[in-house]
Amino acid sequence: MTPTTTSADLNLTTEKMEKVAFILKTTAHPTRIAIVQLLANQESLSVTDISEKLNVEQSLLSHHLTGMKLKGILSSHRDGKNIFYALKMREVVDVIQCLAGCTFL
Amino acid sequence: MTPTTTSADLNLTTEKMEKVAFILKTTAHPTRIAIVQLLANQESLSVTDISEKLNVEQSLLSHHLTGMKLKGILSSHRDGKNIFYALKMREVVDVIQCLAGCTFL
DNA sequence: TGTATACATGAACAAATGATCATACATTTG
DNA sequence: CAAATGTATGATCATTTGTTCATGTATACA
Repeated sequence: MTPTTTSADLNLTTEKMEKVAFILKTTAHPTRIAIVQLLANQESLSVTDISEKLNVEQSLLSHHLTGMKLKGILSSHRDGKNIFYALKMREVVDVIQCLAGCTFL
Repeated sequence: MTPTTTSADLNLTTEKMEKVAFILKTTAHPTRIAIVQLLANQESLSVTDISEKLNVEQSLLSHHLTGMKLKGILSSHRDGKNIFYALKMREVVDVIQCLAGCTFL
């Protein structure tokens, strides 16, 4: 019998909890949530694209992006002068969706 | 046509993103994730119960608990000498489940 | 009423995070 | 190769978060 993920009864190891916390922490910021949203729909975007769409200054955005990449949430590749970021860990979209669905928020 | 939540195409307002970030931040800590796990299965537990199960010192745990209550994730009621905490925002369970399901974590 | 038990609270401090600024690096184009 | 464009990086500072310790408060019980 495979351990089906029905509803409750979640039993995580300490290590797993730390990893989950790590990802949550990396996602827990309005700008970073906005980044995930953009990349949930756009496949890949350059830093300038994102900077313009979100109205966030280049340097600050870069810090967010490189951090998210480092932590495994995003990936990136260069094309000419531009660097394009894409969503690597698509699960974070569901996480955000889930909370965004809360009526009381 | 109601705005069905199919898969992608999430469009959150700035305010909503801030609220989501707020909840994520409040959840993003190993001890707090462990608390949510316990209360996902137990309906309600006293501070001492939780303290013993998680092996976290009383004062520190209290800070976590009151914070989570303040932010709407938990609720509490007194029964005699004990104060029992319960999960109020059950959505956070799904959020944790979702990430915990990632094979690469 | 005094004492023990169960929790909360506030001060204090270290560590992590977020933002800004200046500057460095890479690529294209003239 | 020089200048322009696009992005990264490192220093610095303010703010937030996590932890500890000491102490306060509420309830029960002798």
